[in-house]
Amino acid sequence: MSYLDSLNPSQREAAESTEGPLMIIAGAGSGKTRVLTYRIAHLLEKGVDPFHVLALTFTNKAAKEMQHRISKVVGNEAKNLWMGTFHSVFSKILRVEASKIGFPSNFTIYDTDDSRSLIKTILKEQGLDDKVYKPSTVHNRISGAKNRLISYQEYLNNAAFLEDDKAALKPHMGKIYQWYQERLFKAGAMDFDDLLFFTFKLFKDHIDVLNKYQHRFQYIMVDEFQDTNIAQYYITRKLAAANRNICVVGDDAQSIYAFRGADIQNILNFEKDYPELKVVKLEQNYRSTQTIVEAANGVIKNNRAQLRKNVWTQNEHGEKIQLIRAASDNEEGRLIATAIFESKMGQQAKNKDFAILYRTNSQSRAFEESLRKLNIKYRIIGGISFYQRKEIKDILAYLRYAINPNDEQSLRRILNYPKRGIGDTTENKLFVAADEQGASVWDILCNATAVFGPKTGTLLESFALLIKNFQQWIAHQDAFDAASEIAKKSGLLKELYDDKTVEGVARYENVQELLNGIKEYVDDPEKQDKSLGAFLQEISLLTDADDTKDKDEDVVTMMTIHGSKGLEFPQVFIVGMEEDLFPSTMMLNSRADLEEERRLFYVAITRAEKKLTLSFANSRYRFGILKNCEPSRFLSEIDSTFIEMPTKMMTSSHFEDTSRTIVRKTSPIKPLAPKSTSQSTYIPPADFKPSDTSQLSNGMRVEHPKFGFGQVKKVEINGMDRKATIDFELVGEKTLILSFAKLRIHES
DNA sequence: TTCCTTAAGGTTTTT
DNA sequence: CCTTAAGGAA
Repeated sequence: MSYLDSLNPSQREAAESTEGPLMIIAGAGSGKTRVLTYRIAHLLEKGVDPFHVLALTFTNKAAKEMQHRISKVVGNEAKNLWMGTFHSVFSKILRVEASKIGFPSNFTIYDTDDSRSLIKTILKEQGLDDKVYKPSTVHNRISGAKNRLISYQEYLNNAAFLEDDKAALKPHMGKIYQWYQERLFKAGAMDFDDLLFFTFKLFKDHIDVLNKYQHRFQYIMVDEFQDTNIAQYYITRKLAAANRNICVVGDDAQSIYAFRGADIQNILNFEKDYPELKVVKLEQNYRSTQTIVEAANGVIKNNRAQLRKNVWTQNEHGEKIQLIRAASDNEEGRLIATAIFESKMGQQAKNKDFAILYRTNSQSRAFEESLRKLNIKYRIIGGISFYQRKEIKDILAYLRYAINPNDEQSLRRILNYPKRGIGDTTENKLFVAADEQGASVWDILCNATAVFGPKTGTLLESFALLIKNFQQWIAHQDAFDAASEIAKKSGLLKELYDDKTVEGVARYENVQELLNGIKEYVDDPEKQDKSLGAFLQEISLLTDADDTKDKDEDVVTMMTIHGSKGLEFPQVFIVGMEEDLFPSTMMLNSRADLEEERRLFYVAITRAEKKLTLSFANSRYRFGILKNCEPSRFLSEIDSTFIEMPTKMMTSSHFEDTSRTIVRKTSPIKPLAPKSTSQSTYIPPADFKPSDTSQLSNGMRVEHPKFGFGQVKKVEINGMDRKATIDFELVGEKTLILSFAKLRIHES
């Protein structure tokens, strides 16, 4: 067992503790994947049947990667391990057991777009205002409920929820949840959250099914445990209940998906649920330089909620962190591209050594342009994924609908595309007729002349006939043959081919690429089931991060920080380090949100191996208009000893805007308000230092670096946070959360 | 029913 | 800035 010798003592302990509950707290870059890999390999060498091992990962790619690494150690046996994301593993189980919960086994999986548009149609039908019930908000609310395993029945019976909704002026929220759910059921469809919700329900209501899978999965491993939600945790807990061989791996400092329902509470509950729990901490970082590790530690220290952990490294100090200040977002792009160019020249670095990480996808544009100008190849991960493109969704809608003719969302997409003279009026009439007669829309379609008369009726029936043909092909041909035939006969291919604009050609090529993808799938000897249904199943849960093709290509990688989780690069650029962008405006409402944002920064920093560069711009286009920006508060959380000053003009505060330095006075005399840029109207003196605000009380005179002088009106305690209402001379009354408002007290 | 013009609104992160 | 929804004319 030579491979175990390559582990350090705590890694080795984690890998060898195979029986009973185990929690591995794995700091960034501490060799987590390695430990998991060896742990599974070790299990198999001990004689555990791979069929009895389940490993749940965050992305399909992570699963594939781990499987690959395990097979290097133990060989072919690794193929029989169950590895995948929660969603993909559970959807497989649900396909098999669908009839138990009343779903067809070929149920369709609705992605976020499908869910939103279903909500939209429901709102329209019910005459509810989609400005009040914004589909995205409604969807989030429903999703939040499902992630906490709350059914619509329970929702409607819960006074607190109903009160909340009433207070938010959305009293019908619970009803919409019900309608939405009923509609999904009728369409034979599940959304992402249902894959978890119904798996839990299946295990809860069918003890025999649960027993079967408990026996099947005798050893369970959960990666990225800090990002699991309640539903995911409860399901795994149920599965592990018989054998109690459950191992979770996570790092609370890297929890960045609370907005999606992830709950750090799971870590605490885990300790309660398994009193015999063994905890192993992996604290030695093998990835980054000391400078990077310590800078990251300094940042995360500002968070209150965290487990005790001491990440350290034996690596060299390495280069200091670079800071780049740009005048505009475009200049930021230029400076970063130039920095990459020069680094390539000077150090013979490769393109693939670099990553540019940003908070929002929309920031990628400036970098794309600049890199292209310098002839540096790049790849963008995320953004609009391939499968979300309109032309791809259109084709898939045909395929999906032929497989499941109850799928209303797909039907609406393709009924009149390409144009076949079936307009909105007819479409609505179709759904109303189905509702009145208690028949399915598909039944009405097949006998449309009876309802619509000969003219429109014939149009509809010929559409139904088209679909019936498709069903024949799907039943008798492999995925590729059926799909190409459908693309042709639906008229879609021609429609796109006839469009000779640049975008039109690109769309046509995208469809070709999809077909190539299907061909590849069919030709893959590993795939057992070559049917179109099997293919659709597989792709409906793919992620951008799962796009594996040419991953070794020598290109600069650009992506959001979220997308970068689990990856590492020799040189990392974290760009757009500005207030309201990172941390995002949306995350400033509570301490918890700000802490999540800070963890996101921590994740970003710890992606870097050798060199880290941070950048911000003084102005940036947002919604087409130029807006001024201030440097992010996170910059000041990095100890200045780790930072390389860009020029010697920068002194006390390393990220100061020099154009404003001119106005600055050393005395705390209130300066004249400069011409208003964004909301910043006050320039703090250079020696501004926040005071301890624990004794803050009414009537005190205080100074804020952004809002200027003011008088305290009210101090209140709100849960974990203390808040103060302050009447500022320049900007009026503001309520600030004291734990992160920087205030200087001037006794008066 | 379709096509064109105009208006409004939207950027957080994703399985 | 860009995309999508809505409203009006052919």
